Amino acid sequence: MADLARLAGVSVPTVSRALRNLDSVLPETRKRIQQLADEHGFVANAAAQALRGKTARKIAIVIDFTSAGPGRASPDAFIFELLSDVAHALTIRDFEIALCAREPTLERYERQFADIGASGAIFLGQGGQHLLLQELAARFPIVIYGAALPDALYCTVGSDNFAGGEMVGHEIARRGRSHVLLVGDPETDQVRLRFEGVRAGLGTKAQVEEVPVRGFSYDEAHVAVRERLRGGASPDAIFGASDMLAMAAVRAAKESGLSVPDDIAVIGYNDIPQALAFDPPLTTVREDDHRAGSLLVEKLMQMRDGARVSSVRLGVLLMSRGT
Amino acid sequence: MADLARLAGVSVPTVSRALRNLDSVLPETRKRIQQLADEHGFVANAAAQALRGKTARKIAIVIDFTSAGPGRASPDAFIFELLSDVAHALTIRDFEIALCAREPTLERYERQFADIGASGAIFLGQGGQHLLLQELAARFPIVIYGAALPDALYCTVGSDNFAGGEMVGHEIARRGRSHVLLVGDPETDQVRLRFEGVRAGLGTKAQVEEVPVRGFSYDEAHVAVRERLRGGASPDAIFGASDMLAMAAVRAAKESGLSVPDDIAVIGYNDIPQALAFDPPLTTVREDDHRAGSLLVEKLMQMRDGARVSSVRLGVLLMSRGT
DNA sequence: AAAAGTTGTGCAATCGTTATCTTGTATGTT
DNA sequence: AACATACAAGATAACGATTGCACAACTTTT
Repeated sequence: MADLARLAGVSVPTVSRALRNLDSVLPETRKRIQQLADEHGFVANAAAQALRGKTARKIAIVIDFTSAGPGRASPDAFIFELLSDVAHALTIRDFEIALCAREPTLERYERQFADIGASGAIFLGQGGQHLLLQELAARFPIVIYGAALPDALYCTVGSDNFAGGEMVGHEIARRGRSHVLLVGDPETDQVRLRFEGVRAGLGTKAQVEEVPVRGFSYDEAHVAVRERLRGGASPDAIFGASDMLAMAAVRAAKESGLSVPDDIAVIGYNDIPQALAFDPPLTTVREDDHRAGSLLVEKLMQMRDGARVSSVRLGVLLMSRGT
Repeated sequence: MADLARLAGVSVPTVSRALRNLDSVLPETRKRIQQLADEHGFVANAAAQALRGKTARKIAIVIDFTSAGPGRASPDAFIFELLSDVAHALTIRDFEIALCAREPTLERYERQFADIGASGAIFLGQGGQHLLLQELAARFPIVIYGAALPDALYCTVGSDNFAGGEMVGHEIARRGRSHVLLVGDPETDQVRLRFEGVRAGLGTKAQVEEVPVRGFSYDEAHVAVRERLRGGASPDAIFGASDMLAMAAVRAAKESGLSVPDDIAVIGYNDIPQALAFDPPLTTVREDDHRAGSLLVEKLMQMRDGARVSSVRLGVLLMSRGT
């Protein structure tokens, strides 16, 4: 930048101001400097800018990769649908995207965001860090895709998990089924709400059993459901907290000689593209990920501008298909 | 870092040296400082390190989101598997990750990488930019997941697409089928190689038809294959250039009253998790995405260190399953 | 016992950019 | 003509870490 300043016959700060289009520089000088910068392919050093504390057009996206590693499961497929939508919404707004992993403490998050110079963060899933996020939200602009917890101080965007669960419960009841397996990680806030919804939708007569699975692991769900079916349980319906879990349940049911949906109904959640490709097409609860993605970004933008924003619960739709 | 120095009763430079494990610090002091840093969740400011040391620990990951938008298709599911692996490999090496969209020109890429201060880039797919990448590689450290093109000057990691295709060809021939539909985007380098492999594996007697589809769109493939089947073509095997395309083909075949695999065999590529969940389980070519992910990162690290690196073609495996 | 080597630590300068303060000049007011 | 006001641009001091060099405290050698 010093070279550029010499070339333009001005001081370094002036070049800095000119490149950032501040109106404290004579328009004609500004233009001259910008043109010079273009010619010489000059780009301001990002590290220095970050160090100096420039309010960057950069957003951190936090995904839980902790389960990742050799022989591990990737995050649930739906997260990637969402990532793709959020990334698109940020890109067209000319924001940089920093992909971050889940951190264990408040300090680590703060430090990391400061480090990379992000001016906001989008969490794709609470990852069971509700309390931590409560505190973080007070100090840094964040929006979270996930469950709308009643005491949340942070802004969430997500489907109405309880209502979605309720629809599933009604559907199962409507089909005259009454012995239900709930497959998923009960420690995940969204999943817990969905389960509660299903119970509420079913009413009190139904018999409900949970099949706990860590995270959204297809393999684990597959094994767990198979064991449960072999273990004498004879449910006539299964709810998978995500489509992948539901697919695992279908597989386990078929291996146990059950026919889907005649002997046993299976319903998933999210309506990922593969749900329709499944055979028979998976009955599932559709979430509008496109809308969720752009809303997450929109909310964060408002927050950056200092506005107070409220959480959004998006409507859901039961797609009754083949299972 | 100043706080830490005060806490440890040493100077700032000593803390810096201790955290980087330099042996110029008394091992016992070093340990004490590291422990203190851990307790307080201290992480050195990356921007400052980059500024002083000129070695930014930041890598750009380029994904083609251009097709993204309302009512659009996301990138192929396999790309996300890969992203997850690459992100994991970078995170454990303590690198920052910047997610970037595909750009149309060389200058735009250079500008963007300089802008965000990345010290290398990983492309998840060539995206048909072979020539552009040739030039870019000469000026900036990049590795590419994709096809190993014979004249490539850049470093690629990917499956042996031709060999994978050949296996598919052999399998189809082994099953006594001879009229094959090739579904996929022939302008994608990897897909082109797979198609060539299939033709080679089939031999000259077989009748082969291409069903061109832009990108990896499930819907487009579904419609295209259905139209083709209705249009009088009566193939007895279909190769989908990705698992999602194969699933679309299965759907189309069933809708046309064909039974899979008796009337028509369907084979995919990638072995995404959903392939096994599919019913019947999808016959497909397995790529080792975990290994590809860590190799991509490894190669880039070597390149950053100034080493010359060669491309890698990973072996593939035909998973003959239900289709 | 003095000189020479080792070793661990502190000091000060540095990376490139930007916020703040200051200076100088042109413009407008009385 | 004298003074206040606006405005553009320069000077300076951070931001948080790293690095060469100097220095002190010990060991070892002669």
